[in-house]
Amino acid sequence: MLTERQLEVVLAVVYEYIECGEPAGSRTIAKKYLRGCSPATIRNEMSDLEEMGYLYQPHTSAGRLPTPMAYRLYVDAIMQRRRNPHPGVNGWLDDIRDQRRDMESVLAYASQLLGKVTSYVGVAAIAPLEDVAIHRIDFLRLGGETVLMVIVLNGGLVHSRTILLPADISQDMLDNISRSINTIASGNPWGQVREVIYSYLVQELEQIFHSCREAIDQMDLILSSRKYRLFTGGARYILALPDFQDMGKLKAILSLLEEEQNLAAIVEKCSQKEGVRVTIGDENPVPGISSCSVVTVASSTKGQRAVLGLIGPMRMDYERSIALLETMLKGLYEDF
Amino acid sequence: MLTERQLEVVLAVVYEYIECGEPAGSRTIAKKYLRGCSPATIRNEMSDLEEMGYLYQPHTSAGRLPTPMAYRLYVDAIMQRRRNPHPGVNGWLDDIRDQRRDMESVLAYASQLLGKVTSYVGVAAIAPLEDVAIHRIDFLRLGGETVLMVIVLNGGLVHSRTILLPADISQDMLDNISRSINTIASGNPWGQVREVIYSYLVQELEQIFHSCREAIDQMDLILSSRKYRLFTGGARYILALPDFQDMGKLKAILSLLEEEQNLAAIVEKCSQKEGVRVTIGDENPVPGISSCSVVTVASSTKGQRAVLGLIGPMRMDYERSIALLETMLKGLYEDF
DNA sequence: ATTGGCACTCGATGTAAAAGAGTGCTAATA
DNA sequence: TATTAGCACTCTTTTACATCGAGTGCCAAT
Repeated sequence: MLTERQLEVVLAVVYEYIECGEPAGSRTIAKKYLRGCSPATIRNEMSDLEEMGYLYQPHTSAGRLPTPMAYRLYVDAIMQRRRNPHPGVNGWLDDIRDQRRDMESVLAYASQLLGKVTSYVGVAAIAPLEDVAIHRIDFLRLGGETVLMVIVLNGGLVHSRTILLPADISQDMLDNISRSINTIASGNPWGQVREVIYSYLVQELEQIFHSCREAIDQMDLILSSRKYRLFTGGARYILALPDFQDMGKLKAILSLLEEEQNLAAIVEKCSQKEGVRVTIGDENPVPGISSCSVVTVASSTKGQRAVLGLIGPMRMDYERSIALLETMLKGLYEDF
Repeated sequence: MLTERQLEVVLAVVYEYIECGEPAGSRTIAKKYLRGCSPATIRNEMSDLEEMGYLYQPHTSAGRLPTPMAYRLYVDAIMQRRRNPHPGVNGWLDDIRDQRRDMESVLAYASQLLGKVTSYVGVAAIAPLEDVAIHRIDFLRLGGETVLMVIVLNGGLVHSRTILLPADISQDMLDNISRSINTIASGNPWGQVREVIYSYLVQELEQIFHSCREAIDQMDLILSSRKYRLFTGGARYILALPDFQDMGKLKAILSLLEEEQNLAAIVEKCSQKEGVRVTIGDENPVPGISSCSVVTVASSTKGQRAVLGLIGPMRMDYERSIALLETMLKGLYEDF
């Protein structure tokens, strides 16, 4: 399809644009990347490549910009090469280790770090695997009918949620219930103990069965939905990028970050297979970021699935981003 | 100090600017607020008020803008008046009730809601009171030397953090330890049981005392520091405000939101006394938001201190913001 | 097939004029 | 003495127009 030289020109334009942020002219490409050719030759190639959909001009008298197709070509080329680990990551991991916080803080910090060092938006996410074992379930009366249910999973994820239970169930009774439930559940995945717990509750607490129904529902919600816990960081840094000077784009990306469900959709999709995944522009169905790219890396182990990602402009530095994410995820897994 | 009419003019300029967002001219003020006077009279008053530091002109041929002094006058006037509850809040509270999530989700949602309905940035925060009782403490081996410590407080706040404990302490031993600790701690504030737990650990686990030291330190950190858990929401909406078209300002405010410590400083300060607090521009020592105002409302009960707030431009709608926050905090407290 | 040359296009930059909003000042007025 | 009408003045904003320059497209020569 593409001749050798055409490929070279496309990749050169992508590379040049990623580096400088300005449309690449024929003269520049000839001088910096294809020394053997004259600008005129490059112009002819470019003209053909434009017709083929790899390049376009923002206006008649400007250089060429890569289309999403060109970025795709470029990224595929990178993905085939061997990649070096990103330098500096080890130092940052030491920082994280030193603080030794809970998992959530670690991920929040990691996402901030990702954002800071790349100037893109950092994303971190974690969810329990379907068969993760329960460590314990605990109930705490908050007052009136509300009771806080705290579920600790074996991987270290902690979920809490309020449920309604009749006000006449005392904290002592709650403690008894949780003791019985833990005897059944502790160390086992939810799928295996769900029915046993259910029938225990029906039998022990038949008079208030209706209320327990809700408790079970909430457990199902937490333990079966496998929803990701999401963290983003470094949104402030993208303000400095020329690609986000436009308020419309900014608004779109900030909206994405604040609306969990869209972000969750991105993470969800990438976690379906291990390793790196790059989505360019419209390849990502989530609305509002059609001019952005998303690089993610996913991995599952120890009862949980983790995802790290970067959301940046389409002309983001894919090579560096991919290396950074791979090195970082690997490092985090060595600790946790 | 100020004559009756001067006060009227100042308040009119503030009101007009808050409503329209443009410098207020003498003609406008005369026509809309002081029908009895001619523009020329207003001009004279304005000139005096400028000298006194209440108004200023962005340039010679423009109308007058309020200085922070003028805003202060305006806010003080509002605070003396009786305020009506903000309409619509009840519906939103029903939404929150319906979802019946954990406290964190409620606050996250509340902050988003605050941001959405005002177009400013919503803030929500909660921290345990010093003497809040412990509900239980639990330990979970994550692998290697890392152990997750989960602390549930009586108000419903859940803290988790990883600590290092020798790899040869099994999960069973951890369960025993936590059982003993809970016997001592459950239902009591940390201050009362700290020494008992400490000596228990020294005595029971003398051979690995050094490691327990760290566990105690981390408990101290969580239970004594009384750090706020912070939530912000609605940052995307401020992009539409004319006051935040400037990238510098935007960056400052986004930085504030992502850097917990500065935000914590704001919340900390306002929580020192109950009720509404308004800080205008430089009155807030936190760097970067000298052109913003912060309205907060604080309240303590049931073992925890809660704060709701709004961060907006200096010309924010103080009256509405205050009413909204007061109504919302009151509503949240009825539920939790 | 490649290249040098050249006219052409179109955004970016700069300057000048005109428009518009609001003031400050002066003199008249109640 | 406080207020007001009138008017010149100031400064921003908008519009128009000329200029500049980067880069292309195309043609003819190699």
